[in-house]
Amino acid sequence: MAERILIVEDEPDLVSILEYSLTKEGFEVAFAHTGTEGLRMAQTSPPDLLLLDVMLPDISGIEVCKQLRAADSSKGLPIIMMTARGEEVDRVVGFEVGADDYVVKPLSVRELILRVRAVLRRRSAKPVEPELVKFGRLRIDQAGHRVWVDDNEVVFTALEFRLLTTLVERRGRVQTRDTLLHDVWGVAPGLTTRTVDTHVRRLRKKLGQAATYVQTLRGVGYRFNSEVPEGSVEGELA
Amino acid sequence: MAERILIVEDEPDLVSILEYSLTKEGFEVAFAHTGTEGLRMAQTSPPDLLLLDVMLPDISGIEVCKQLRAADSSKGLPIIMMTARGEEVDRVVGFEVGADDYVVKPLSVRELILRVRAVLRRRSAKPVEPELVKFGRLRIDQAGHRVWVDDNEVVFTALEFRLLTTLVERRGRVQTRDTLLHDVWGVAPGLTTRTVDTHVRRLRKKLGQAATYVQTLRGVGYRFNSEVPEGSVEGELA
DNA sequence: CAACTTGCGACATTGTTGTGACATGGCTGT
DNA sequence: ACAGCCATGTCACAACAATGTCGCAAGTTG
Repeated sequence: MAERILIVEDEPDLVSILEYSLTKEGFEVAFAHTGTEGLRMAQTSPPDLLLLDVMLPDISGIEVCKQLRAADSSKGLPIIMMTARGEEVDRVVGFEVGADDYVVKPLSVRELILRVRAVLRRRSAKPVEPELVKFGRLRIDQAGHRVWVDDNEVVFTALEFRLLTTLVERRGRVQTRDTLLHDVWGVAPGLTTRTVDTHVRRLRKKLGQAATYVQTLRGVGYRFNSEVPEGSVEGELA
Repeated sequence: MAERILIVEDEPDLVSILEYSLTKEGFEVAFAHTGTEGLRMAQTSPPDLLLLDVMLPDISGIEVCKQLRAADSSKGLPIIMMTARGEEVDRVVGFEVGADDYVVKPLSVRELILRVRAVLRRRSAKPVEPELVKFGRLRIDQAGHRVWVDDNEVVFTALEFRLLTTLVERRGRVQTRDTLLHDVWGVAPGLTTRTVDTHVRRLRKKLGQAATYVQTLRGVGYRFNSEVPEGSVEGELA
């Protein structure tokens, strides 16, 4: 499965160069043209890697990076920053900002790709899973295997928990029944049972108020949607 | 005041690179070339941080790390492991081995320094596990190998005590049977015996009233939960 | 040798999970 | 607009798997 890269860059020329190069290398790319948009996309549909320009029309890439590092759910996201000058590099990759790597503009595509690969490789070996994930009224403790909805603990069975975390990890992306059957149940796809539906139902039932996060896409599959418009706003970012 | 780093590495080239780089960054460095030597030096003259190669001529870095973690005096020592492959990383930074971080060889000096700084910063803020732990009606004296429930001393066998402290140290986090088998019994996981269950049972029996702290998570493992509500039973949903 | 510890098999018990039957509701082509 | 179809929701239950429980025998210690 192709790795997903989110590019946050406002300069159209550079955007098309990046799109072309990275797509050619087999990556799947998405774009944001402002810092705010990038921030939102990175949270709601986390990519495998974020390519982030420092200079953006609204909030700076540095700020974007800091905010992502501050939130539990995006703490482990691999980030490569693009900067025009070599000066700020220390800050950027240092702990103040916390990018994984950087490239200097004007950039060499070949080098960029090498660095992308390197960062992905490094990260893939590392437990990326944050211990604690929060979404609005939902709170998940991976290590402790616990879930809260509006601060009330809800007990899930092992399977339910796996299904939930799988959906949450891939939030914003639709998961087909086959995908879920494979990744959660570990069985070959192609079955036509009510297994997935039944368990989604159990999830929803236990989730109570938070059930709206789990959406059905008729004819496609299920999706965990963290930007439910339900009046209340995301508690994540200030 | 310069922070002291002990480097355990047998490859001379790498040693000189590390010496050069870390010294330049203002650290004070010491070296050991074998696992045994490193172990001894770490115990007799504890550095602020240990940089430990996995592959060593005598005992493996993993073993060194485990032994340091097992001893009370070196339990809190910050350790960064250097490994040639990304594979073992999970074990290395996981509870089994317990390194604070790792770097993959061939290593980027820049990255290494960042990680060293990060680990040092993280550790400096963190107090070490106290010898005496108390939870509600439970009191454990690590050093004295004694346990009290409601002020009545309960005698545990060596194995039981080890199981209990392992669970307590990792309180709040689920421990799978395999994890426990490995960390408490030191055997390879994958067995299907009633060993763990039996001993959990013995624990619970001896714990009496405090048995509620040890929770079973069906399909996952066991968890020591320190936030059990006293009188009331686990009230799932109000 | 006696007391104790420990691992494991056998069986009991309990919670979890898959499944088929049926209900419901949205989509499509006419 | 309508009928029919197909995807999904819902439910109850039996099979199954995980865990609790117990006792015994082998190993250990002093």
